[in-house]
Amino acid sequence: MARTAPRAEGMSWTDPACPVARTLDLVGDRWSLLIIRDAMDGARAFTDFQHRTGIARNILTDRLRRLVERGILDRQTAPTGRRQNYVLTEAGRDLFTVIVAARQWGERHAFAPAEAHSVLVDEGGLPLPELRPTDAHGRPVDVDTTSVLHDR
Amino acid sequence: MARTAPRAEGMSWTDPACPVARTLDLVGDRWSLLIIRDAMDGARAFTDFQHRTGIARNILTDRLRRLVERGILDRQTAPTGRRQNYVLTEAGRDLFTVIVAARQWGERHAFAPAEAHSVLVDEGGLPLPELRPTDAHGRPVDVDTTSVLHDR
DNA sequence: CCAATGAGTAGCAAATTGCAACCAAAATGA
DNA sequence: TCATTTTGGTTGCAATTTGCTACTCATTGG
Repeated sequence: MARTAPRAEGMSWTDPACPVARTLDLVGDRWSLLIIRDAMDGARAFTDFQHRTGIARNILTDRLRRLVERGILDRQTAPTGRRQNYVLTEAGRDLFTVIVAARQWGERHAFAPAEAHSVLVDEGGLPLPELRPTDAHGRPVDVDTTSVLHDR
Repeated sequence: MARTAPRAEGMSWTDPACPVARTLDLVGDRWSLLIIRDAMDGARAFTDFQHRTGIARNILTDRLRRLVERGILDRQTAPTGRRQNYVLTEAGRDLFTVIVAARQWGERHAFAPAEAHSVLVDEGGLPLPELRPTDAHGRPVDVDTTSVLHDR
């Protein structure tokens, strides 16, 4: 499978050398990651996404089109007539880690101690342990034990 | 350190029970995560952020105020006069994992094979290994070996 | 003293979002 | 069979958000 830059014709990057900025240019708007979250949770049809997110339909049309254009969703017309299915591509499925990181941060910092929230569990029904960035030798790292090399 | 819900008065959640949605409500706009990225990379003053991101100054004023309000940045007036320093709170520093996940996805999917980009390295100068969600026993998981429990 | 810098505001234009109404093809159901 | 609902949109318009340019006003630095 040949890898191409997913940038659509005419699009320009906010900060071309930064992978964080490119990711945000691709999926960093208010709705895209919620659409992707729902796709990971089984949504396929236009109306699935509409009902789960509550997004306006013209905006949903536009976001689905853009996510297809950018290689994150694949649009499949069901053999029987007119129903469209939007399914995650490999790149889309790979956003799993980003969604998990966002979910875990939200659990830690966006809920009061007693508030209920949905939980992501493995096949045994147990919650996933927390993601933890490590260095090349497996030791935990954080903001002040890492740095960004701005050249190559 | 008492934990409070960071929601400012009058704000309402897109999807109150979903930690992903709450995280996006707090930092999911076009600029906030780039501001946080720059804070992690040493930016402190208003103009640091303005030059690194290229954001409009009135929007930057607004985003910094919101991030302070939401407990992600702390605003410190330097003892000497007018200079303000914006530094990450503990919750802000904890977004490191989210930024790393976004960065690594971008590296994998938003660059053509030959394109150069900045790199995040540990104290030894080696690139961080890829984050990998696992189940409760340390086995790798992905979209189809996990599920979201929508109750509690 | 005078210029430059830091941290904003204010006013307005352009772009993006959201709402409500409309539409046509296909599936459903009485 | 034939009306109704569902699906996947489009269109027009209003409200909101963004970005640009020009202004402040208080320090610093020389």
